[in-house]
Amino acid sequence: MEKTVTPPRTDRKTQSWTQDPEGVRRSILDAARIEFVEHGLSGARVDEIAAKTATSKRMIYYYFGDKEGLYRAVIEEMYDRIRRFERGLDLGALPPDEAMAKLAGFTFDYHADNPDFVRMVMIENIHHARHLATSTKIATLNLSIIDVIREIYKRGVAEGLFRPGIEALDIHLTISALSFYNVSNRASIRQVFGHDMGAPDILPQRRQTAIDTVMRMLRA
Amino acid sequence: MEKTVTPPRTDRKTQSWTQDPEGVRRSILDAARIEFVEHGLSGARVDEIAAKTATSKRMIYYYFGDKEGLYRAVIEEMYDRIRRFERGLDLGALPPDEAMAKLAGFTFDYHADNPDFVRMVMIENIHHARHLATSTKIATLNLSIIDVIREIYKRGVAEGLFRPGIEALDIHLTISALSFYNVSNRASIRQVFGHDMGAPDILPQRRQTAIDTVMRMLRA
DNA sequence: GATAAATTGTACCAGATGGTTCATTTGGTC
DNA sequence: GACCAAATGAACCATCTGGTACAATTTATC
Repeated sequence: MEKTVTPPRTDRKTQSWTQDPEGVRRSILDAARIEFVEHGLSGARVDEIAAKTATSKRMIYYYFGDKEGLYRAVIEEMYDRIRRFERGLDLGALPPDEAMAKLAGFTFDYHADNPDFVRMVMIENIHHARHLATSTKIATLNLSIIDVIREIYKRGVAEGLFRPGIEALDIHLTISALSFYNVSNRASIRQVFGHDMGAPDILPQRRQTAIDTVMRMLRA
Repeated sequence: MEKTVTPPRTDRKTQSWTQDPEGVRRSILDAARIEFVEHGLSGARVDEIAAKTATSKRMIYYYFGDKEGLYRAVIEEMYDRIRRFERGLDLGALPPDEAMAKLAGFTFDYHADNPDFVRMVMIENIHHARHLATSTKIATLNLSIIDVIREIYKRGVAEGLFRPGIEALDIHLTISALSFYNVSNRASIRQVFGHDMGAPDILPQRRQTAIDTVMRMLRA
């Protein structure tokens, strides 16, 4: 096994580049998201991510430490994003039933429009949410959506529109489940039942069903 | 690189064993299920499966060809199992509303009691159900549950209990979503909201909510 | 323009991993 | 009990893969 003893490197090209830390970070994160979303944590290949990147593998380790650090960064960014989305909802001015229907619709759409997010959550659940647990960024946040729901629900009960005795978390889980499942299980549903829930002629109907189901769950 | 030229093996132990093809298959499948369920397809290690097995890695390749073949076998067995479960349901004698509530309850329980199945379906969806697609065993079957639902629903509509105009698939997807989500996303739900949906003091409530939600979706 | 810290390039590697080679044993059949 | 296909054992290997060593270049600061 002919040992190449520290090669000469005489002809090292003196090449030039401009620094761009933020750009490099972005480029890596984008490539990583694509790769992780497609292949999962263990299925993703660092070399593959590096290849998709504008820079090199070296930079991945420089900025993110290791594969899991990169994965965590991708997860954190995605949770940041949906948190901003949830915060951006402004439903306080609407009557409770309209507010809730709108929230359900928005949530459904967010999932349908962001299958990457859904897949990432699936992958993270396969790993027992181990990386969510160790992420300091995510720990303290993300309960706001429950507060939003609780407030709307309370108003609805007060106005006699909603029946009392339902937990806000239960409402959220129902909305999420109905929004998540079509996307997360799209492939197996298509395989088993022959229907593509993401198809433009089917999605709207499923959307309406989801909203109706939530509203019927709540109505007095 | 010192080539070890076919070592002597003089002292090869003449050891004895009894043949047990079915037992070996079973042992491998069981070990594989545990490993795949925990780590996914790419995360699972063949050596690890072999170690959990009563036999050797050699046998895995002998019986299942390669890692994916083994994975496919595990998937097929799990789908077989739920299919048998669905076939075993006998709801024809019950009034439509009771039948549907019972179906929803059974489905919820099956998911809650078989997180392995849920995880496997998640994993398969991460892989775009590629292995379901290439499995000849699964292709032709598994529509029966839709027929069961359609029949119950029709009776319900005829008796004026259910509102008309709902697709059987939509009913199934709603039941599935509400049964699947708590299990599939249990880890992230606990992480984000601090509630363990699998805990014995929470599960029954969620179960009832799921059933109620389905019934309210259907009622005229 | 000297200096140090931040950033990037190139080549490389040790260990893990899926899969195989070759030989042997077992059990049914005639 | 000879024969053969099915079943099993033990060691081995080529390749992939996450991660690093080492050094160079750039940029901010003074």
